[in-house]
Amino acid sequence: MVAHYLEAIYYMWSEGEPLRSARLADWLGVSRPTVTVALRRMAGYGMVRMNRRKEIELTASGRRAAEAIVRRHRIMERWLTDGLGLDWVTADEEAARLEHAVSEVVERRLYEVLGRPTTCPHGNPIPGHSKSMPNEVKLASLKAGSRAAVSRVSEVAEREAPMLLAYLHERGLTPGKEVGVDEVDGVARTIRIHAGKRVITLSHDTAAKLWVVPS
Amino acid sequence: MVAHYLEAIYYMWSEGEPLRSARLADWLGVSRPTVTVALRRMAGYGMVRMNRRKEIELTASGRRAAEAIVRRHRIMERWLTDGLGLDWVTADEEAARLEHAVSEVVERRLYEVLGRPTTCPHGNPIPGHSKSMPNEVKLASLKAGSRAAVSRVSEVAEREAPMLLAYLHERGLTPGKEVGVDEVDGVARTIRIHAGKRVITLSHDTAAKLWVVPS
DNA sequence: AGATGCGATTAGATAAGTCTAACGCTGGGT
DNA sequence: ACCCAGCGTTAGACTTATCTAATCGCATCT
Repeated sequence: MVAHYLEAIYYMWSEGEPLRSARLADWLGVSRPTVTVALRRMAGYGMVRMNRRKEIELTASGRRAAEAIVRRHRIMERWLTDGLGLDWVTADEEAARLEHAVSEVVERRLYEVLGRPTTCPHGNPIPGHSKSMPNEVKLASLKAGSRAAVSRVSEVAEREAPMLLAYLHERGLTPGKEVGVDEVDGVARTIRIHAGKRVITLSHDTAAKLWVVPS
Repeated sequence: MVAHYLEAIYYMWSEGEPLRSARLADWLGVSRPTVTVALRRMAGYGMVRMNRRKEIELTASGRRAAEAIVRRHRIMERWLTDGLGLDWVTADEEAARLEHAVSEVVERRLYEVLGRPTTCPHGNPIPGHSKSMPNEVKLASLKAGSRAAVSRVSEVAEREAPMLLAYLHERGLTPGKEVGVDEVDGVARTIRIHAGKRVITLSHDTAAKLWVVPS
């Protein structure tokens, strides 16, 4: 369905990756021909466009539609965690279904009732209500000895490694948490950090999903 | 989709009407052949069965599935009205979409957070949590001079005449309200009642959608 | 330059869910 | 006893969304 494609495109675009149809197929778990026909349909609706390098671009209307879906996803996540007390992983799964059933009316009322949150539980900005911090960098890019505050857990993590969300939550690596980098191992491709008294070793890949603001 | 059919069958069955495929087609707004093939599929899944009179019956598993949907619909309606402050009509429309995106986990948590409500905003019982009052009758069946308390507005009203929900809500004909029957006009097929100081004349059809408990 | 390989597309099939047009059964009223 | 209206089904078609298998195109590595 169009909404799923738009959402995936938005997430991948947010990560700054080059947007090729094969990546989109992987993300959505469908075959490449399926993506080809879907994109053709969506191009007909004027929601996406493809440049000569076959990269996918959202049109203005496509971006607006994608933002509405992501906004609803993140608002629902807030409700599911703050209002109903669900954990991060469950909240994300549930929001993925609910986001397509939420109208503008409900979205707006819920947003108000929740007290106008600016981010989802993992710190990702709610489109139209806030933007990501301009000075945030990937935890993976920090050098040993530096300190930073966790700002958000990339949406990519939720798709590629749902376990990671639970893992980070359990270890207290939530938005706002102060961390310090103890050691960066370029050979094993790991990074050792501490958060409070806890010492945690993450792979480079994992650390690339965590955005932080250096302090 | 199967869920829509199950839900419609459940509502029609709740009204005690004979359940023929043509009625279901009207209710869902699809053609009769469409219903034929859908029922065949659903029979294959073991959710419905048809007796020799071609009447539709839910199997045990079909009824369980239908109740889950209706339960979610009514719990969502409660949230949308009580939690978000939406009006009856909007809440019903929104719940019709949301009910299909709500999982058992969210349903249960929300039910608790709402304080275990027993009915939807119009008084219809939430399957699995309450049953309709055994002594309730249609307002249309009352005689002049009798008194009763509104117990619920039939779900049928929401499909056949969404306006009616707003109409009744505006006039204060909400569950719990005490009414008295002033006059029954068998020729014009109307019934005149009063609720507090308000005098309201309803058609026989409309009064058949309002269930009351005589007092 | 040629080979390799990845990405994208074409071709053809399947399944769900819908439609219209036409046909067939059956019960109830005359 | 008959006949018709309403109900249900058959037949055939369309759309969306998916698949596999095969082919095309292009950049890069050797």
